[in-house]
Amino acid sequence: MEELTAITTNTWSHGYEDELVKELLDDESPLVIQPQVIMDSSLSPPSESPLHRLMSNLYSGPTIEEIESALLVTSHQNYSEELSQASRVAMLERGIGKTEHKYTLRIKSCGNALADDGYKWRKYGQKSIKNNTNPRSYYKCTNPRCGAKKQVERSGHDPDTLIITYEGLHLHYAYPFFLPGQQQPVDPPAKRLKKSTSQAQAPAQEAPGTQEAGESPDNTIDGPPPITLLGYEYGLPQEMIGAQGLGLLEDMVPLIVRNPMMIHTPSSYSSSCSSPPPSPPSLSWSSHYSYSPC
DNA sequence: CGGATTTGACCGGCGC
DNA sequence: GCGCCGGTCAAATCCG
Repeated sequence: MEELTAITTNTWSHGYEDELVKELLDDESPLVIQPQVIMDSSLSPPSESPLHRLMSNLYSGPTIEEIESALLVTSHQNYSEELSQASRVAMLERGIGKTEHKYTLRIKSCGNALADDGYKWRKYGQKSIKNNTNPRSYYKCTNPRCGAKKQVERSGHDPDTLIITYEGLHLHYAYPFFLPGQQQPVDPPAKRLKKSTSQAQAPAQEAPGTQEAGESPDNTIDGPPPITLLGYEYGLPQEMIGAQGLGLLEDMVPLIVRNPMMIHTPSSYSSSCSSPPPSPPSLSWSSHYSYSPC
C-alpha cells in the first residue's frame, strides 16, 4: 500500500476550475471516499464528517483544511503575500508542493504497491531531471478528448516517495452523470473499449526507477469500474451508472459552477450522479484507499 | 499486426 | 547570444 503523504493543488487559470477543485476536496463530496463513508458524510456536519476522521486516521500528511488553505493561497492573487509565503513553506514542509496550474501528489509507497489513480494514461516521454537521479515520466490521458497529463518521478531524497504531478483534471468519466439523458449502455469509454484487452496488462511501464515503486498508471482499472461500483453503492440510477466516459472537465465545470446544487444536494438526482466520479484524477485519495496495507 | 512504450531529437523558455 | 533544462514529438522497438 501506499501512504499518501500529501496532496497539493494550485491555481488554475479559470475560476470555475478552482471551484471544482475545492469541491473535490470537500469532505462532503463522495468523490473518492468509500460508499458507507459517503452515506455518513451526507448526514453529518462537515466539520465532523467521516472523511475528516478517515483522513486523520489514514494520513500523516496535510489535512483537508490545509489543502483548502493551500488552494486559497494559490488561488487568490490578492492574498497576503506574506501569508502566502508562510503558508507555502508550511505546505511544502508537509509535502505539499506548488507548480503553476498543476497538482502535485507525494505518495509514499512501499514495496510494489500501486499508485494508480484509476485513469488510463499513455506514456509519451521520459526525461532525466537535473539533481534527481530518477527520471521523470510523462503521461497523457488516453482519452483523445482529454488533455489531462501527469508526470511521475521518484523523489531524489526519499526513494519511497513518488511525486506525481497532474496537469488538468479530467472528469470525462463523471460527465455522463450530469446528463441523465445521455445513456450509454456500453460500459466503457472509447479508450477503454480499445484497451479492454490491455486492462489486465499489468504494470504499465513506469520510469525505470519508478516502476517497481508501483506507480503504474495503466495497471488498474480505468475510471469506469470505480464509477460503476460507486454508482451502485450510491444507489445511482442504473442508466446513470451505465453512461460513462463521455465528457471532459472543460465540459463539466461550467455546468457544475452554474448549478452548484448539482453537487451539494445529496438527495437530488443530479447531485448523486455528479458526485461519484470514478476516481478524481488529480485529487485521487482513492488511490490511497484502494490498496491494502503493506 | 496493431497498439503501447522507449528513447533520442527537437523546440521553447529562461538565466547568465 | 548562448547554453541549460524541461517538455514534446516521432521513429524505432517491443509485446501481446
